[in-house]
Amino acid sequence: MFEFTIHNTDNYARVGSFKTPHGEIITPIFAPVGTQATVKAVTPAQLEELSASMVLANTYHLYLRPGDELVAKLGGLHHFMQWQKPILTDSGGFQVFSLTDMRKIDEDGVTFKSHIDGSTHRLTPEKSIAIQENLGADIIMAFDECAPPNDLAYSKEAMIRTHMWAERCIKAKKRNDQALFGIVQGGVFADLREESARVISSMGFPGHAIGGLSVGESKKDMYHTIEVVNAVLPPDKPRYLMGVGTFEDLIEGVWRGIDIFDCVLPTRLARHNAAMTRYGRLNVMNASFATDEKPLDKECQCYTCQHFSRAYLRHLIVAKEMLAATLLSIHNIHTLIHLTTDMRLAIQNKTFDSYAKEALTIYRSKKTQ
RNA sequence: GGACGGUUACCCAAGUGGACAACGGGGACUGACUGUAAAUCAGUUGGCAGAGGCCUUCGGAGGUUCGAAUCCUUCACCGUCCA
Repeated sequence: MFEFTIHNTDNYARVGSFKTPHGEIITPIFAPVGTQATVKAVTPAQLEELSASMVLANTYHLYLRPGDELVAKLGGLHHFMQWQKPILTDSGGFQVFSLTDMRKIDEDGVTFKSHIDGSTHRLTPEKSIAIQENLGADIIMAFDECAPPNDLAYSKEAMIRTHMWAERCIKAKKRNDQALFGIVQGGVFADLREESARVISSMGFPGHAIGGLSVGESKKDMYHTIEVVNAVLPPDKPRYLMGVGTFEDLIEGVWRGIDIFDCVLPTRLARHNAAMTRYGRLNVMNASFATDEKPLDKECQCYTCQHFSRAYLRHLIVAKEMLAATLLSIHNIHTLIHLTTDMRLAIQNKTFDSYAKEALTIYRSKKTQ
């Protein structure tokens, strides 16, 4: 269990597999995010049809509502949300960043004011692990502190706390049917990132994550940070780039040796009326699509593109019909998952370099059909 | 035939002498979104320069005034009531 096997490599890019109690995941993988035990606007059946092989859920949100103990009583997260493939839960560390106005950090943990009703809640490494054990995901994450990326002093503090908390997470962990991943922090600062990668990878985690990226830093800083961290992280464990996301970032990430991605982007953009495609983003609400009979992407094999025109999708959006969010989510998730399968093929064929260059050129040209 | 009330930008609707190119809402248009407080948020919506600026607008015409969407006259249309 939780063995990572590398099947192919092409420079830094790799194809691997990781065994979990709910099946094997093949990497590179993109995992859609279902914070509240649902990938918004998409049914589990639709996710299956999209060949999604793992989804995320969130510790903080499910602890507040409906409560992790209730989920445990109801048979665990897989049964509760009717998803029988692997699940990864985030630890609540991201909420330290995203709910910054409603929490106080100390050395021991974080005190949150609930965004739902204002009540006070305490999250510590031990508590985060206990919640994640109640939820019962296949992969659980160390409780970390995701910090703003460009503040050196703060990044260092947050990194040190993250390391202390990582140790405590390991000690707190009781179940052995869940893989606990450690998280590297350190902002955009190469020396911090190197140190963090060294410390975290010395703790014996079965997988490692890079946190604190795609939170406002430049692309250049993000890509460079990935290189710095991956140079230190052991190659025989899966590498998870948390919260990434865009078509090009997936390519850039795999190129640098990333195996696992997750992101809210495909589902959020869908609800915000945008389509992610090989050739850039389409704001489907644009007036120019009103009479456009073409699919979002003529080469796309997803359900949405196989059946519906841009004009119809735009109509659904303008009429505020909720099917718009579903059809666009299906397309966007398909785009990213299909990209990962393409990248796997290219790695197996040892053509990843040229594949990546061509895909990025098409993407950055933003030439729609 | 008479008495009131009304006519404001794409729509609804505020504004009753100067701070009005005109509140607000809808609609329309455009952009943003990366481990989800996000079916959200931001900008534009008379024309032209596109910062201060200039020009044309508040049913039509005429008038009062230094100055009018706002006051007066008249015409047109809509509504309610009385014959």
